[in-house]
Amino acid sequence: MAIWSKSDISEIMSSSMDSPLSASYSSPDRSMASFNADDSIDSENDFDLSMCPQSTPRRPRPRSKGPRSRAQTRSPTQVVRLKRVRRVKANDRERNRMHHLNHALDKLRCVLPTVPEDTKLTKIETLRFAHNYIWALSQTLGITDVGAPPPGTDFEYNNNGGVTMNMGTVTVSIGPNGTNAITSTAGSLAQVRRTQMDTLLDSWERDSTLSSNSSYHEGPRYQMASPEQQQPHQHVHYPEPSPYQHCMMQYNSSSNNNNNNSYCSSGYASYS
DNA sequence: TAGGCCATCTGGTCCT
DNA sequence: AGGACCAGATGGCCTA
Repeated sequence: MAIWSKSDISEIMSSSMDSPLSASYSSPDRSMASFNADDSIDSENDFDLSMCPQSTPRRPRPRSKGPRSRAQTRSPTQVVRLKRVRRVKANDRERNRMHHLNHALDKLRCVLPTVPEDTKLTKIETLRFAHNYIWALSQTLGITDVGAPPPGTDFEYNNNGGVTMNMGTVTVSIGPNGTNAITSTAGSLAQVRRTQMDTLLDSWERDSTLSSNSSYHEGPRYQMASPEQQQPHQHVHYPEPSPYQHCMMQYNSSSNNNNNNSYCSSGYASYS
């Protein structure tokens, strides 16, 4: 399985934002300011959410009226104290709930083909990329009718049964035997993402040292084109072990060594 | 310094 | 009553 850099993934996602794959969150009556940025994307996205199973909206429930006997027997001080205790407990539960959600997101990151260290997909990137990745894999396997390719995507089956998608400046090839690759018109991409690429190069240098005798190593694993060197495509192939294996090794190791829910990706503190 | 991302707190709603 | 879920608000951190 290939290791895809965050910049490649960002490119893929940005070039497929208006695809049916980038199913965006939508709620019937929401007015969330924090999602405005995504709303602009959604407005360009005609993906039909009715195609997806959704939970039925909660309907208002008639409130029972009348005094509650126990509350009446408490003094105002006791009520305030009780409310405070409940709030603290609720905060604790909410914190825990979000930790579990983040833990699940981290496990999802683990199975996505990206660099496990130094780069970390954001939450929204993780969800969007997972969606697109599943779509691509499904196409590769031909196990399900996942609909048309993303608009603007040049999609075709390879001779070997894999799938190649041209999305913007990035071509994603997913082979049936695990030989994935990203081909990028790396000039603009590399320039925009130079900082991240430099970081990745450092990590690859370390990996090369550690796995220099790997049979999967096929020459230079990364080439970044200068503007004057820019070629139509810069091929990027990555060796095994896959990030999934790498991540799961970390995950299993931490799970065995500790009796807590350690995150398998770096960046945030673990919790118990 | 602005903007993005995140964790956390909070109050409301629904469910058991 | 209490827990789960949700979304808004807020402040911290990081990066361009």
